[in-house]
Amino acid sequence: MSNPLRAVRGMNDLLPAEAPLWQYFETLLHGWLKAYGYREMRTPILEHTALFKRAIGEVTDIVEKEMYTFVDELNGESMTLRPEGTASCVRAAIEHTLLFDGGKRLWYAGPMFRHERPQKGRYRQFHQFGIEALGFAGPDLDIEHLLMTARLWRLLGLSDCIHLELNSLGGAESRARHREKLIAYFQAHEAVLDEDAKRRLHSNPLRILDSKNPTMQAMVEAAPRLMDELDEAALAHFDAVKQGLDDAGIAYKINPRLVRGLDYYNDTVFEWVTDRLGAQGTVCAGGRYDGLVAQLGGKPAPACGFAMGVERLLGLLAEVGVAPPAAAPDVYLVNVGLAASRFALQAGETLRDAGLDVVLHGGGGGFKSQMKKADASGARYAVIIGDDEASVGEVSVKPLRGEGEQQRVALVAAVELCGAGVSPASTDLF
RNA sequence: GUGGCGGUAGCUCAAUUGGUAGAGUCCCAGAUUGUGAUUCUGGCUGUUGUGGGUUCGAGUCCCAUCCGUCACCCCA
Repeated sequence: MSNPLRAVRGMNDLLPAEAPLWQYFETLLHGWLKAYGYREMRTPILEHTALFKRAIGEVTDIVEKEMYTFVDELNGESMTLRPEGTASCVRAAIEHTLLFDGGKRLWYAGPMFRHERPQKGRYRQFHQFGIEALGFAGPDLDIEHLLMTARLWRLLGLSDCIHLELNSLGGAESRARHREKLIAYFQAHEAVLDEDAKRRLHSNPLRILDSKNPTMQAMVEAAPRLMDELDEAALAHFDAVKQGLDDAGIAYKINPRLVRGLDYYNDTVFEWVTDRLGAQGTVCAGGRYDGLVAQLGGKPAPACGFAMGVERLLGLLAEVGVAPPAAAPDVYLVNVGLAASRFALQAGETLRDAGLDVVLHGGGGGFKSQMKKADASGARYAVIIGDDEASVGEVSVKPLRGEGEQQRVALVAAVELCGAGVSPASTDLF
């Protein structure tokens, strides 16, 4: 690997061997979204830097040190490769006045970019899939999102290795009140604080609650709780969400220390977490962000949504042993000789007209080597054409899997022999 | 951004105290010159991640750098 022309660090090529798993996932996803009435939104990968600063928050790690930001030298504008999808989605909804006639259920998927140190389940270009329900106020959409994600885990066979953590952040006033109490509390226990905690004391005191440092555990446990600051409306909203989960029989754990990293959340926040992926165990996360639309210049509209890390989710699928079979053609077209090669091109088209998946052998070679390729391709049949067959418009059909003798027949008859009309196995992955 | 471990053939891995770089697999060809998992025979592939240094001599020791990996931080 001395070639200097390599992929950028933390950005991966998706090779043919892995593509079937992605395709399986995407196909399943589309059906699932349709079942809930969500519609796709595609936005540019590049946005004005100001969008993310405004939406995510100036003092977050993402904005401070993880964004791919550069100046477009042609016009001097500051551009940023999107680090997440919500900001763009909301921006587009406002820009195209999508909310003028009520709430909208939207979804998006695609690559996101964050300049972090690569690690399992964390890459500099990674893929997120997410949904945003814009313009819906009540707790019913929060619940819908939790029900639909729970269904997705069921569809994927992952229910046993993912669990739900839930919290409520309340409104801006209660968060501000809690923040003051928290800072005062931590200052009173400054002797116990580690370096990280001291650094975060004023920038992001909520994060201190998340510390994994064992020497701080007791002190953190006794810290003022956000839950105690929630006002009546926030409590009612939270109760309704919990009630919805109970009604649906979905288990959850209240995690008072669950804090989302982006500034725009309020009330409901949640994470679906697995312990099978090492340190990056959050597979799906989201919550409510009632202030964001107005914050980005739209007419105020409540909203909630979530995003999932596709690499993490697929990593989990691989971990539990889900592996779609590699796609195999119905027919491998062996052809030896000049006349045979010409006839084979036509024969391939005829077979495909009948709905068969056909791989044409290319690049010449003898019967033996071509038969080896036919076997390796996984095809059910080898359709063999030598100059003998080509001269009379016939082909030899040889079953490669299971029983059956090789038969030499007219091309039209080969269509039947190769099982056209029977639903081809290769169109459904499972 | 910080720290631990690692980098030898396309892939999985060997190589005593520094002494000429190997095996399996894969691929290619042949074993009745028109026929596939098997078996047998033969063959191909490497600037040992990169660049310096020590040495008569470095895959092996030292430094730097890149990449990977795990964790921290953070997050999907």
